[in-house]
Amino acid sequence: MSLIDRQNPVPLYLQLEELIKSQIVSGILRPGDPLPTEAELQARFNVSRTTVRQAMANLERDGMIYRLQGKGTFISKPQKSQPHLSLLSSFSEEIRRDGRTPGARVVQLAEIPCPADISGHLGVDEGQPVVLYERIRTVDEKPVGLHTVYLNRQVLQSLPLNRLRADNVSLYEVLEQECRLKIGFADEALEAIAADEPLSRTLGIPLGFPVIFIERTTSTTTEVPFEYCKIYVRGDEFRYRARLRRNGD
Amino acid sequence: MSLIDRQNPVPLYLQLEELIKSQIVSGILRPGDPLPTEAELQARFNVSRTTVRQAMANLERDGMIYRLQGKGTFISKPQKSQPHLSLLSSFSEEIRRDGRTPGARVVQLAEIPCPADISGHLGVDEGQPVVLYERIRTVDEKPVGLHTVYLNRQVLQSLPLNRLRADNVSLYEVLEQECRLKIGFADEALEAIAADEPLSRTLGIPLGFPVIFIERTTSTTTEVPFEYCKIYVRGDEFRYRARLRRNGD
DNA sequence: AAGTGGTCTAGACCACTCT
DNA sequence: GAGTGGTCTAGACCACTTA
Repeated sequence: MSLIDRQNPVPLYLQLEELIKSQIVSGILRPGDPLPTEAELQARFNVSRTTVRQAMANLERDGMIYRLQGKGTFISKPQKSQPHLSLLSSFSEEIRRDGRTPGARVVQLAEIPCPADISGHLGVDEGQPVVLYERIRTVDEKPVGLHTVYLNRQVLQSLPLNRLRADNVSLYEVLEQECRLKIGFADEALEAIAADEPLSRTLGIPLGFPVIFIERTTSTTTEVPFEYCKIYVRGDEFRYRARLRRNGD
Repeated sequence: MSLIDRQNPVPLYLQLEELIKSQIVSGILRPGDPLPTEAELQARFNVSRTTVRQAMANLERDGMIYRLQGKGTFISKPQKSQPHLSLLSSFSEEIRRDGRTPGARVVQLAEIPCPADISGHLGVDEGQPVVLYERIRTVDEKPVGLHTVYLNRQVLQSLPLNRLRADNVSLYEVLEQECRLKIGFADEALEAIAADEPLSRTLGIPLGFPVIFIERTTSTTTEVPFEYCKIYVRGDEFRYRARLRRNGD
């Protein structure tokens, strides 16, 4: 039986969360099964009810469990698609989930003066330095999308540009691990458009072919925008999945 | 100064939440402003710290505030688009937010035997009764989309079909208020496709025109699917907005 | 009546930020 | 060192479900 380690600097409620998550993933706990009651968890791990409930609240928020007053706590069904949302996953993570091989070919990487139409999105004055990072995204070697990223150079002074020059690098991994950036949230707007001439050439599709266009602005937990991004993807090569939740406490 | 009412059956933490939300909406508290400290809120409303923190946790989860250890709690910037996600709003709520007028014209409303390709989505055996509800959605009187909804009749036995027959009815309002249904979450998959012949005729767009296609399965809090829905919308008349959050406790 | 989760209290100590 | 939010405890009472 796994236990909780009080010497471990990881908070007790998080240890409990991870323990239960691992039991769900490994199949020890199956969808629909009742979780031990809060009283049992308290006794078993020798923690307070508050700690148990904090872990439960997080698991519920993440859609791993649901709770019914008077009845108990139960394991949720796994989501068919991991939520694209509330997870803020990157393109690569997305494609891998489908069992395909993502890739990226760097087209441009340069420090440029901030263009007028980008300035507002990043909160950077026109002409101030930003990083332009353009990549063709591939799935199983076939080009399917075009990503144009603008990075706020003021926020990302420590960003090692050379690390991005190689193909198949995950931008978010570099930002979180090497720049210690705390990614908070992203605002996205998505629409369907018809491919124009340059896009049809880049992606090898006919003129007028349906393409998904996503605009994204990503910010830190302190609400400082650091990335503005335009994404074009072949309509037939991309499904945008989401799990929406009804608000309520 | 607004206070908290202990006679009110609404939980204290929820009253506190609503109070702060209303101050944000009304502009008394502005983005970037610090909230009173937890100790101050405790004293001012004469509640325990747990209660204050539960309210804060919910406000943070909803993106209204952010907290920085050692510094304080601050008001977030309002989201340009209310989150389509994590809110699970309906088409009507969506369009109204853009300041336009949503509408719906009922094309079909009938109880039918469950078709084979719907059975799996709703967890209803083939041939068992489901409600088919098809509507043309309009914005400022112009047709922009086609919604085809299948409702699980077993779960919604109390559903008054006649209430749906009128144009411009909000399905979710009827379900929540009249059937007392507890809506939990929806799984959506979205893609861009080219309009085929019947669709181009219904929506008055050229053949091959980019169209957004959304498949949605909606479930109760207890994970019982009650709605499966196919949505086609003109690509140029619909922007899908989302705020994605990075996971973390 | 017994058992479940939901709300709430009064207190404690810790980690982090600022001065 | 003083002040902030983060973690944790041990208790209490309530609302709801089930038997």
